[in-house]
Amino acid sequence: MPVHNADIAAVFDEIADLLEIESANPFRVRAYRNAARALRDLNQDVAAMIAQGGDVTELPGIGEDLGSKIKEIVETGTAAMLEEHRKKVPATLTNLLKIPGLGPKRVQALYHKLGIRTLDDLQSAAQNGRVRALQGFGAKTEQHILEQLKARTSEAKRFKLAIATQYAESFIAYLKASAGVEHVVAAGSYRRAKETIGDLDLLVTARSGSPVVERFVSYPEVEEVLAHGTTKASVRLACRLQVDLRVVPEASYGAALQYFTGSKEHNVLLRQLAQQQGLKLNEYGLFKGDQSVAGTTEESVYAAVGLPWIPPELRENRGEFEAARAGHLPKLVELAELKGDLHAHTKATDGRNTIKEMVEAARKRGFEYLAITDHSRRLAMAHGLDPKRLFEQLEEIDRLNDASPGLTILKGIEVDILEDGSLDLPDEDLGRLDLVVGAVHSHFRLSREKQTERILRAMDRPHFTILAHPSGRLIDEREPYEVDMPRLIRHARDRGCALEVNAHPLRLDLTDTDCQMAKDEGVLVSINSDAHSVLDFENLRYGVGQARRGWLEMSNVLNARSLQSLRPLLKRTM
DNA sequence: GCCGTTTTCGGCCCGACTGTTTTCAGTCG
Repeated sequence: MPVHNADIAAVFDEIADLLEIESANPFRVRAYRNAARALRDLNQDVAAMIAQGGDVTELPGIGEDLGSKIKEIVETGTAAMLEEHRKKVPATLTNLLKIPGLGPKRVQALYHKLGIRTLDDLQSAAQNGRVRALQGFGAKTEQHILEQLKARTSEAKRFKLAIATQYAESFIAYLKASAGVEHVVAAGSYRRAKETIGDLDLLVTARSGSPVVERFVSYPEVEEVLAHGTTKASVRLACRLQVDLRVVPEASYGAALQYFTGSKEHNVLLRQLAQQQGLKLNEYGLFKGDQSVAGTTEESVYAAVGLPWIPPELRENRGEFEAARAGHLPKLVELAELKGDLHAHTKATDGRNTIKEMVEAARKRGFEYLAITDHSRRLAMAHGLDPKRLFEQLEEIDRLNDASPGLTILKGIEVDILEDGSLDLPDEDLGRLDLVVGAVHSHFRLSREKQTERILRAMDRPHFTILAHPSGRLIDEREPYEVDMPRLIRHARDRGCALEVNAHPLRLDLTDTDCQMAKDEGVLVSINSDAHSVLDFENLRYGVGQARRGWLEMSNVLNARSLQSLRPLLKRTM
């Protein structure tokens, strides 16, 4: 059975959990957690790397010891060390760590003093009032544990960015209307444009914290107040989204914004940098002794440690510090730089609007071009186009192009990639189009090898232009299909194809690290709405967010090209 | 357990809130 990076990361995370419960050296624990994260972020299959004689200790945070453990896990699927620790401490205890409010120390006490091993054990002990009797616990803690256990069954999921945006924007508007506040801004993963967010971090600057906090906890949508101090509070909204508030003085705005934007990994490194220069960085500013040396703006904070300002989407400790130091930070692509959209549907298949209506909406956005790419016949459910209906559509596009100067309608199709890697329409029909967007809509569960081969074969077709939603995932609803993404990316490079970042908030594939790899390989990325109605062009902002997280610049984005420079890229000669 | 332009040993980010405490540990972000 192949061992993927995520499998190795899971072993390291479990070791870290068990070590924590055993009160091991916290820095040793961190080493395992850092390694787990590094592996999850890595765009290269470690098992393959080892098979080719690569040296895993060259990866950041992987030394001799962890390197040999990686090899062991690749070969055996587990690590002897994990099995040993599972004997020392019941493995089920790691589930207790997932209860908010329970950390290693408390889990340890629950286990040693009360013999609690599982969530069920914990529930009955709490119900019987045995938890409150423990040193360091009390009635409130016990009650809290019971509530958390109950909440677990209803499961607090992460929020997709587009959903969180709706709640965030109205909450921010509400806070902005309070007296005495200056800045109100959403920081955290929201500002970094992550595809999903666990909670919403709001930062407010004001002279006095208390009135803001009071107004915050009184927001009509608040269902539960989780914490409530003078400068900081947390609430859970009726929609189950947790919102954290911090209030700082205006003079600390930049330092606080930097701090609460994260990521945690980015901030750890930034503070180390500050420390190396004899400075101390916290959410109130950058200090030399008691003297504040920066903090009113984010730029001032970065500048004081000798760095240019780093865009929030890059703050993941995935190379942004090295790039900043070398003066190589990318100039990230912006929404306004998109010149058109290369994936949109109409009433002819499963869209809700006519070509004319779609074109009008695109024109209003200032687009230079719009590709109409309805489904092909295989997708019967969506009334996919057969050659006859496709040709009728092409004639209509010719008429509309003649009649409406200013925006060029490109002739395209979203053609199904069939199970054997052939396309749902013959090459000669596809050859009449300006571009061919290929996508998988069936047989999601092929083996990794077969799925990859299938898509590679499709890319080999002479008119194939863009691979749409390359992983097929629906966030939280459908796992990506098993596919060797690095291989797809290299093949796209060799064949001159582009890959899509599908801007639909549920899709957003390519992922950020996939984008980065495409860029490194010189593969162009198309940020497409996959619009099924005139409203869906709004989603492009999320696609751009994902592309920015993937370090993409204007030059890496196919549809940031003018029509004139786009045309030759759509037609392949191979 | 990792790492090194000050280090091969001795560091490894920092502050707020809660609940339990009589001065602070644990957890969280």
